[in-house]
Amino acid sequence: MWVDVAFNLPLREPLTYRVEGEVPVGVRVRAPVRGRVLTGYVVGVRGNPPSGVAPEDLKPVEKVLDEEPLFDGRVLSLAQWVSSYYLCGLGEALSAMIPGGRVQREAPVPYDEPAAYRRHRLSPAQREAVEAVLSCTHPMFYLWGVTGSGKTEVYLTVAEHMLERGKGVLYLVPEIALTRQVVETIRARFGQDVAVLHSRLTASQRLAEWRRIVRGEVRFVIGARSAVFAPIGDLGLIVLDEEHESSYKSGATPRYHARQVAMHRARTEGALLLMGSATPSLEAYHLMHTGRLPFFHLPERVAGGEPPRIEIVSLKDHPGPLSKPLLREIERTKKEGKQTILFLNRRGFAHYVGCRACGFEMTCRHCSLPLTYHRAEEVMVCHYCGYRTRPIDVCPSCGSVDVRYSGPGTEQVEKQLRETFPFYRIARLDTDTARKKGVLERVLEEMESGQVDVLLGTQMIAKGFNFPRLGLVGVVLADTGLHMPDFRAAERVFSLLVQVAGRAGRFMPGGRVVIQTYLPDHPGIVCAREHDLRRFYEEELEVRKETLFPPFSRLVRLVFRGRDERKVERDAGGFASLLSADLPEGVELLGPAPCPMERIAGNYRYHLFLRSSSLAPMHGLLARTLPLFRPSSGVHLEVDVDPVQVV
DNA sequence: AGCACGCCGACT
DNA sequence: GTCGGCGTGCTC
Ligand SMILES: [Zn+2]
Ligand SMILES: [Zn+2]
Repeated sequence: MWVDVAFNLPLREPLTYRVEGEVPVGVRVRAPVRGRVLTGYVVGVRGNPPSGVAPEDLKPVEKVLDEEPLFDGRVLSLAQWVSSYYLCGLGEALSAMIPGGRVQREAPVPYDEPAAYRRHRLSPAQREAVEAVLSCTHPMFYLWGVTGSGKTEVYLTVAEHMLERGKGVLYLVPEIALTRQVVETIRARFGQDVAVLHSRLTASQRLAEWRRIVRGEVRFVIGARSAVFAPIGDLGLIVLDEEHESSYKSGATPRYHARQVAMHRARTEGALLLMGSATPSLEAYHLMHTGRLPFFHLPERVAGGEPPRIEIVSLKDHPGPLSKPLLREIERTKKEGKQTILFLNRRGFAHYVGCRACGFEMTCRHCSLPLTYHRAEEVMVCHYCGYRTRPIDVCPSCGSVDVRYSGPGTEQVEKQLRETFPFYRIARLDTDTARKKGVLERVLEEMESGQVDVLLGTQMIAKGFNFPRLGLVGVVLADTGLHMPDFRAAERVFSLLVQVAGRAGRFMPGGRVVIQTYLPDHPGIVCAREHDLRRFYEEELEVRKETLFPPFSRLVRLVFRGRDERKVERDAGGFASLLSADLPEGVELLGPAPCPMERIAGNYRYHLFLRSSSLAPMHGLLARTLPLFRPSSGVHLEVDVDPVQVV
């Protein structure tokens, strides 16, 4: 017989091979492609050789790797949908979906929150929510509720109902939230018939979990982004917790978004997609408020508690890194016998090193980005490519000694803290300090038992506020990212602040939140202080409407990158003219232009955008033009449908 | 993606 | 005269 095999290559069509005996669709095989032997997926079997290729040209499969198929027709048609929606090869789609098809990057280790989850009786609001979800006839439903409003209990109760009806359940959480605690909670409630698809498992462990799902041994799957492809049969429910999280978007081809894939699965497999967040994405909010997404608002915390008082401190009036008002709050908190958490999403000492006399800036030699000064190691580091070089105290351009180190990072804030409060116990958690195994756990333990007065950290500590003596949360700089030409920057800042305030309110009743910023009038910051979500969403929607960005349009981003800037620019321009020659009605072509981060790790980057009110004409255009275009040697083209990252 | 083929510039 | 760059085609 003959088999059609899809490889992890940007090929349009599968290749056909000869094979001895019966081989089913869904197994992996090793087969020769142009001299080298690659692993591919059998996506079709045939009794006769295909027409168009001479039968004697068909090579034999070298080895059949699986006895049992890894996927069925349903998974295959999902792969076909991914390949046409995200414009990649079928084999590339399958490789992203099935464990072992890709070398996955080690994910950051999330830590467990100490407090165990206990099963509660449903509050009246939760009961109402469950009923609304279960009576929903639409394929999607949104649960909008602050941290601590009991969304998890609603998800799990709905899941229970689905399992009782014999339906499969897929439970998606952001990678960072996939803690042992969460998994144990689920296992405690649903028994051992739960599969976990973790990116920190080894490839073979993940494949073993995948096989258990294929065989129908488990009916409940929990996992992060890529678990959205889990081959659960008779799917009844997909939970997408923290819907707004950008980690649901893949950073490699195919650049799929778990929310988009989940929507497609819900529609085609007759399941319900239940999303939830305290801060819905603007896309979700827009759908809800135009009647296209039924939702339920969980209005308050199950355990009661007031939202925390939020104070905004302008760094223009009160110089930092830690302003006088914030330092006073830290001191007061300590005097009350309580603890402080400080956030700053920048590690290192200074993020900008430059000359005051001539304006020279110390940038990476491989990237168009400033280098960060790391004081402990006495070195300048590029956070994008890892390039390291020696710090300067004399300007290499003009010889002046007036060299300025600005843009404080966690190292510098730690220094200021220790100088201001020499007797406080201060701990810092960022990738630099937590690199050593066990440090993270130890520091969090010390924090919990009250041996730390001030905990300073990056994103790493954003999820955990569950410390009994916590009295103050400080955001050292709220405006990170707001200077970038990124239409989602405001949304991200707002979302982060509301999430921080929400967790502070949940775990720190009567506590205080201080937000430092250079932009005290920024709507994202003002609305977060006022707890006025509606106003932020409405104002931001107005901005998106005027500028015609999502949710008022759909985007496709095309990024060209390579070492030779002239070739990159030429290819971007060449493809742009190919597109504009065939541009359908209602599709706009923006660019080409250098990306805001125009050089990373030695690669120059240019991008162009297609914009339209719907994806269909852009899909059509790209399906026609991409096969006609081939980047020059040394230039790579990446297609990003519904981009999240635009710099 | 990666690898072979083949065509033109510059270097022993 | 050849070496090697890269644009082009193709992979069962
Ligand atoms: Zn760099
Ligand atoms: Zn200078």
